Amino acid sequence: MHRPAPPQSKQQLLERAQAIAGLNLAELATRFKLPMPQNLKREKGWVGQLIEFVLGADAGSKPVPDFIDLNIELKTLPISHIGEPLETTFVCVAPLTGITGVHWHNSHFRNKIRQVLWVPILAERQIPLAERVVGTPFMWQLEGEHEQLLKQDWEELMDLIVLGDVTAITAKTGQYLQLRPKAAHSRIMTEAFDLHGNPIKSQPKGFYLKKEFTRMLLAQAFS
DNA sequence: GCATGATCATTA
DNA sequence: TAATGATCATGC
Repeated sequence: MHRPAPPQSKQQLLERAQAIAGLNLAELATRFKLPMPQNLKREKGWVGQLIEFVLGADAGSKPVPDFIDLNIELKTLPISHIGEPLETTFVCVAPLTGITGVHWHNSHFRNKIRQVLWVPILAERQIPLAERVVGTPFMWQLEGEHEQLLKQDWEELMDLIVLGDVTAITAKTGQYLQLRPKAAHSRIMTEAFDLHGNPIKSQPKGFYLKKEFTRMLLAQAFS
């Protein structure tokens, strides 16, 4: 089946997502004639790409939100049967150089998740991939208290990068946002600076929303 | 290597 | 057993 056209409005996107809620992944893959792996050990991003296809996302691998014209990012969120997030949520790679002039308001991070369509997936590891179920989607905007919480962590982490202490950053830094390795494997290195401003090599890092944050979003969306 | 999509699996 | 650090696929 050919790729559905991009939705023309936020409302239409939400309706499309609501229309697939309750289906399991085998039904969805069959309906769109897409091959489905046995598990996610290799194709870890398969579920996200399946939902992108079904809803008509058009950004490909461009560094912009999935639905280009609507400026809406799609995130699948694995949850347990009681609605608790099972994994952190990757947002984007963290810049380790060229940070001069980068502030919260013009950051790649903020731009990426200004507006997100969250699609929970009932995805406990014991449930075979085929039987995992699409949950009730909800639209979310980065604003108010949510924005303040992330801004705080983002600025703390960026300060550490700027000060040259990127080697001191672990996943424990930050309350709702954390920095973790993001690469094909641990031998991949990228440019960074040390405490003295000398160039060094560092593992690429990515910003991840901690479960505490997405747990809060779920709680508020379904309260 | 970097950007997209994330989850796996070892460790604490 | 949760969380951190590591890893997998794909396109360019």
